[in-house]
This record gives sequence, C-alpha cells and structure tokens, in this order.
Amino acid sequence: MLDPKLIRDNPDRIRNMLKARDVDFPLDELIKLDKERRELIIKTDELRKTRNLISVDIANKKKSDKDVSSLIEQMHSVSDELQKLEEAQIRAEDSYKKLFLTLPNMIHESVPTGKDESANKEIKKWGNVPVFDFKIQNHVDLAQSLDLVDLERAAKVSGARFYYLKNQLVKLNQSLIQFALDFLSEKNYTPIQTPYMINKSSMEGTIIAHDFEDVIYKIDGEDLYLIGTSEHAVASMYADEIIEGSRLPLKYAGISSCFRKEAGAHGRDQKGIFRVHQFEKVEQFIFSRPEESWNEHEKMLSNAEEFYQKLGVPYRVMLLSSGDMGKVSAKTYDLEAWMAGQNDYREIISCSNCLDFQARRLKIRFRDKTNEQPQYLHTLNSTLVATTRTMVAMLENFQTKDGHISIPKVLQKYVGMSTI
RNA sequence: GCGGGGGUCGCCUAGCCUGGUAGGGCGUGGGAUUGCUAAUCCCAUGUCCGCAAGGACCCGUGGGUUCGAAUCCCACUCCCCGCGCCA
Repeated sequence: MLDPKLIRDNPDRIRNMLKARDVDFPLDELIKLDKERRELIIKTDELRKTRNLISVDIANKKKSDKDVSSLIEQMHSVSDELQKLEEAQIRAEDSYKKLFLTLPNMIHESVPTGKDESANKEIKKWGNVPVFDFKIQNHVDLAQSLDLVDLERAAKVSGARFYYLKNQLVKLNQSLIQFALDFLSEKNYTPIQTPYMINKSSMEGTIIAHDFEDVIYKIDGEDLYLIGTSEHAVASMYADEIIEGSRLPLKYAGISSCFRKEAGAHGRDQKGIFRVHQFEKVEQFIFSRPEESWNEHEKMLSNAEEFYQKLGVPYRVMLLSSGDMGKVSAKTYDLEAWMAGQNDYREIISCSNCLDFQARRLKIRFRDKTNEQPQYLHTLNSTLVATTRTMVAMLENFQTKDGHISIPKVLQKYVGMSTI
C-alpha cells in the first residue's frame, strides 16, 4: 500500500509507475473513490458531533428532572440519518480499499524500464561455468539413476510438480537448510520457523490480490492459506505493532516449507524438481529503518552471493526490469545460478526491497521516543537458499564422469560424505 | 469437541451488576524545581479527517436493542484452566 497522500498530491508519479510496470489500473477511479470517501467521513463526523452534543444535553437535563421528549425526538432523526450515512461511508471505504490494495508499489529510479525479462540488466557474473569432458546428464536423469527421487509415484499420489526425495538427497536437503541457518546466525540473523498456514489478513499484508489466485493454496473451509514463503509469515509477525526504534534492524532467518500453485506456468520446467509445488527455503527477512533499507538491500544480496560462492555454484546477478519485478517490490535483484544440464542461468534467489509497502498494509511502525509520531518501517526479503533449485544446480554442475555428484567442501560435514 | 474464566490506551488495572464525556497506576519522552547514588510537580504518550482551528473514532471482532452501549442481548474469535481426543 502506498501513502494515500501520494495519490492526491502526486498522481502523475503513480501514473508513471503504472506505465513502467505495464499495469492497467483505474487510477482516476481510485482518486474519485478517495474523494467520495473523505467527503462522507466529514459528513458523518459532523453528524456524530451533533448526536454527541444532544446526548450530553439529554443526560444533563435528566439529572435535573427536566423534560427531554423533544430532544429525544430530535435524536431519532439524527440517528436515522446517521445510519444511512454510515452505511454509505462503509461502502465507499470498502470499494476504495479493495481497489487501493491492488495498486502496485513505486519503483526505484535505478530499475531499468521494460516490459519483461528482456529488459533485465546483468550486474555481475561470478565463477567459471564448468566444462565437462564427458556427456552430462540433466538433474532428472541423474537423480533417478542414483535413486534420489521418485517422480512417477509422486505424480500418482499428489500430481504433477510433486516429488519424493530419497536417500542422500534427503540428507542434502537437510544439510542445505542447516548450513544456511548456521550461515545467517553468524551474521546475527534470528532463526525462526514460521506457521505454514496464515489467515487472509496476514496474507493480504504481504502480497497483492491476484497473486492469491496464481500462487497461494487455500485451506477449504478455514480462514487459512498455505504460505508461499516464510516471508508471508515473518512479515505479519509485527502487524499492528509499534516497534522500539532501538531494536531495528530486526533480521530473521525464516525457515519453512513453501507451497505454490504455479498456476501460470503450464508446461514450463515440467520435469524434475526445478519448478515444484512444495520446497524448503531459508529466507532473509529484515525490518529496517527507512534510511537504512537500501544499504540493507545490498547487504542481503552480498549474503546470498557469499553463500553460493561458498557452495561453488557459478551465478550471475540480474537487476529486474520494471515489468518483470513483483508488484510489492520497489527493486529486485535475482541471482541466477548456472545449471549445466540446461546450459543456462536460472533463477534461484530473489532479493527485494519493499520499502513501506508491506508495512503500511500490515501497520508495522516504529518510533525512537514515546511521544514521537510513529512511522512505517521498511521490509526487505531475500532468498538465502531454496533447496530444490539449489540441489538442481548442484546435481548438474557437480556431476562426475562416473555419474555421481561431488559435495562442496563446506557441506561435507553436514552431509557426512564427499560424493553421492 | 465439551464445561468454566477472561480480552479496557506500550504494560497493569478501575468502570460492567444499576446504560449518559473511559478514570488511575507503571513505563517512556519533554519541561519545571531542587541538588549527595535521588526525589517532587506539570505536560505529553492509540487511529482517522483537516493547512489549521477543531472534530470524529477507539474498551477482542461483527451484529442487535436503545435517543444514547465498554456497560444489556446474540454470534464469532483469541488467550487461560479443567475434561475429552491425539503426534
């Protein structure tokens, strides 16, 4: 959610943002609804004032045993009118909010303008793309030949894009999580394992309406949704709270399973465990002072880079274009890992600064002194490791001539072996 | 799932029976006064509309009754205790 004042004072900035994002949005209607709503607030407030005055009058007159029948008569009509106005106000408020909640975030000036991923900008590359002197396999063939996954039975039991992990791949999955948690703990992140289901208002705080349809699973008959990432649950933790400024920045290493419908992805990455409905992820999440957030954003990215450097996975960093970026983010870096089996870089990390967009939706504020006006803080999120995709990169890049997989040194003490 | 108790401003609490401007304490911030590890006093300390003056809202949430609801009624929700079920 943007600052409502921006809509009144500077609608052109919003128009430019919408154009850059290539989003159709009825901004004029929102402006109209905002105006209507505020006019109704003024009217109802005035009428309530009248009601309060008469009410006090009645109370006083009653104390001194005076006749109040004419005042009560007056109150009848005031109350009737007020009820009508209140209904209109609630309606106006609802339609305003409903529309307002679908308005995307502003965009940082450094973000390249463009319709889609073709406008993304490569920031840097790290590591040498591996060269093989034998015919390599993709992660699906490799994992199946080593009995590390069972995709057919997963399809039978759950459907497409599900998987059974088996044998050493289970261990590798757990090891990545453990390594990531240790890695972030050293950087003073607080490890946190979140609820995997959260209610609607929490979900609305972190994502934009139509994303519900495409990515979020709903629990039938309950006000509960499966989280698509621990970001959803961590961000909501401090909803409706005012945080003491001295506690900022709050840094969390969120660990959870993540559930995604992948509704818009028909046919893409159909095989294997690259694009799946469920995976584990360790996430960096930061509640930051506004003036620190861009700095924190860069630090989160370098954490992610350091992690993949330690694993020895070659990657490149992309700055997403205005059209490719998520609607709640003001600026997003993707880290794309080299996947030898696909002979390409593929997304494994997404690192975003959401400014006060989520904080406004969730009413998360901070202040340094008690009687200071509280202000909205900034929220940032970045993947540290999404296990399935990272395992794909490891399988494909670290495969050996005899059809096995070398485990990077940093992980060996977790996995308890040097080769799978 | 059943029975009982509860949810009031950052925290604690009064008010509810008997409807009529939500009071006090603590903490925190600012100020005054004083000056031996401090004390005392005053002000401020939820949200919204408004340039402001000012006003409205706020007692878990949503309804209802009423001229008027923290207070009465109904539903829901969350927390605590007990029972049941259970990894």
